[in-house]
Amino acid sequence: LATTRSRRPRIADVAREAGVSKTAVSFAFNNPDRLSPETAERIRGVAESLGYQPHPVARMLAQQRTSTLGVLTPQPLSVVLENPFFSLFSSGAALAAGRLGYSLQLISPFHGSLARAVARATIDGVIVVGLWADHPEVEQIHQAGLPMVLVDSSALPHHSSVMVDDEGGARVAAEHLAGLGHRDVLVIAIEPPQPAGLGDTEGIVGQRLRGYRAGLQSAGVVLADEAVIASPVTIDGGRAALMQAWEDGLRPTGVLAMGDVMAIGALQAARDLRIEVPRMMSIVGFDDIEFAAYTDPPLTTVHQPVRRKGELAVEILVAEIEDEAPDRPVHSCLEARLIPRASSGPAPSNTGEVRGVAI
Amino acid sequence: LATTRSRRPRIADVAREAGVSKTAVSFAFNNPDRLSPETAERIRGVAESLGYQPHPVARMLAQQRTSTLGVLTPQPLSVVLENPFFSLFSSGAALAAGRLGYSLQLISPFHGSLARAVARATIDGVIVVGLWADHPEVEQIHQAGLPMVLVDSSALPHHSSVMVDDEGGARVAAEHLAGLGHRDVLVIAIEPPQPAGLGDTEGIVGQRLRGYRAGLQSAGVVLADEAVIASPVTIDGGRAALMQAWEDGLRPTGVLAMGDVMAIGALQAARDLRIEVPRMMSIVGFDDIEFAAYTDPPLTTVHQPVRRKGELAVEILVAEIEDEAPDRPVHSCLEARLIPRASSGPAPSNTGEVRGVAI
DNA sequence: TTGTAGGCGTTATCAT
DNA sequence: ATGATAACGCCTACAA
Repeated sequence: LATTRSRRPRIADVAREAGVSKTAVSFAFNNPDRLSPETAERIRGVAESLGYQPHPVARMLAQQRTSTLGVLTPQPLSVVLENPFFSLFSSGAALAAGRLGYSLQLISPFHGSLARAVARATIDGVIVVGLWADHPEVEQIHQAGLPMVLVDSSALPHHSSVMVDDEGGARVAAEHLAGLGHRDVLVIAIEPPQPAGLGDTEGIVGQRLRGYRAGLQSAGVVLADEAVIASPVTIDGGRAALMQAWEDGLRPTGVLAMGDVMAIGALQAARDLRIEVPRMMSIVGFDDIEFAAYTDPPLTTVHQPVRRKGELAVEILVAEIEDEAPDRPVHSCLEARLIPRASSGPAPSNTGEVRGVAI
Repeated sequence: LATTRSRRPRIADVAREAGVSKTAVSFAFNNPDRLSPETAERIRGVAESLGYQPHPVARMLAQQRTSTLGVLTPQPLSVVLENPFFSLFSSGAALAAGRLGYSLQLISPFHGSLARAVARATIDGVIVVGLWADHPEVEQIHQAGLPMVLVDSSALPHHSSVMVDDEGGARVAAEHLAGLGHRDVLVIAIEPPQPAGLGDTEGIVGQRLRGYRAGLQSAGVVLADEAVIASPVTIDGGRAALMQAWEDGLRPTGVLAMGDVMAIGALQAARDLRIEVPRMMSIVGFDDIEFAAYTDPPLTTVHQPVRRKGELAVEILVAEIEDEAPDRPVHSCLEARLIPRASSGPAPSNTGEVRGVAI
């Protein structure tokens, strides 16, 4: 017994059934004021009884807008979704988007191409996050006539952008360690997705590195090149980085990680190496993700308003979409600040240090 | 000096410029075999020089498909995106979707309505996750003719579903505690989003509760109703739950939390209450999110293949979309297993217990 | 207040 | 191998 699978009702079906024109049906949904109340009500009743819903694609085509915003990342969604930073950012973006009547579409490279992925997407504008230096494809996107906002990148100055004072935040973190007497400091940097951006001075890595250097320098400490290790933004990456440094003979008393997940990995490595934190080693993260407050010990880190970044990016983008006049780009920069918790403390004095029983 | 903002080139522009018909241009992109190689190449050249890209919305309308899958959650995106469980699930879904040539659209209630949100979305099918009991709106969605797969809910048996053996996993967790001698056990359950589903026997809460009960009962332990506390799926929720129980005079030696984030909150509450884990209290989570291995102490929990769930849901959905024959629904159930870590241990013996100095 | 007709940009059918 | 033409389903001046 096969169920009769009738095709989706169209606007014409409703019009016929209700004895009105297609226009009237359209008005009943989009412009009820232009119909007599009872007519509008009757039409909606017929529509409901037929199970009619305006076809969203046809609607987009006719209105020339999708009411959807794209969030573009250069890494695969399967990677990016497990990054708490990105989740938090998207959460903020979703909040603002919903408030403004837009939905969100997460976009990642399609068959390796950002441009192709964007071309397939039905969006009115795009937020680019986590971009490294000036990805050549991004220009291409803009030439497709899509409004665009950059997050954490000022590489393309003629586009609006939302930044955080990464350099200032990093400097405060470094000053914190230096002020506690640390002289041997290891930096766990973020590894670029595509092997570029080492001399990158615009991206967040370059900025944070500058901040770290400046903060340490203020106490006369110079950061050696071999004390900077790049790591993927994962717990295991952070752990491997500290492990590797230790095996290489480095003996830092302070660790500056460019992300909390890597700092958590470093915490784990310290535990494995039987290095007590913060007594023997201080570890400072970046971002202040939710879990940072619940590690052992709770993580000292640099807070940045990630959620707010998401909201702001959406607000700017929507303004550019809806404003007839394409104003000059907006560049906004939010503050970062140190959150001192328990993973950082005074540097161990290498004079009077007593180490367990062995001495 | 206003830049001339020329409108997006259309297929007709390319056709005119190349001196061919629109059909030929379309073939050059979608069906190159039906054109002479040189013609195809020439057309593509003209298209590129004009900056032409097929309009995705028009394309969807003509092809009657969007190559996009929806992931529907009853909670706002801003909430759901901060849930590591959901991130992990989506990550798996994104992986499978990309592999099969689909993109993903995250969908949450629009102005409070799931049905409205789905009606706005340009998708070929939908995965419903985190549903409580049988949400009335879901039936409505299906009546719109959209293929649908349910995750963690068997409430609608005529739709395909992906489940995990929640009852079995919960039972093993409870047996684990009971086997360690725990007799006073607190359960931190998941609070339903809409205040329903208390007697819900199909949802994951009902199933896990059944499993907990069965596992305890096997050791002769009965779970009292007041030892079950509902909590939102957040760290703070879990902490508040244990705090509240303590203030109410409950003195459990074992805690079974229905999610790792709540277990992490409980861990935090225990620390605040100066309860040593696992010496004085054992805590067992559920899900096995990434951070569970990095808490202090590392969390004993029930692992479920969340990522695999996402992949499987997509695979089933795509099969239903692309199969002409609407087969009978597929119900698949994955295994859950206990991961013993350091947050659980023998119950404190209330006879020989020595408590710090105070005794 | 309601209806008519044209347009949105593409793909698909069918003829040549 | 290529081209004319009709869907696809809706919105919206403009006319009545």
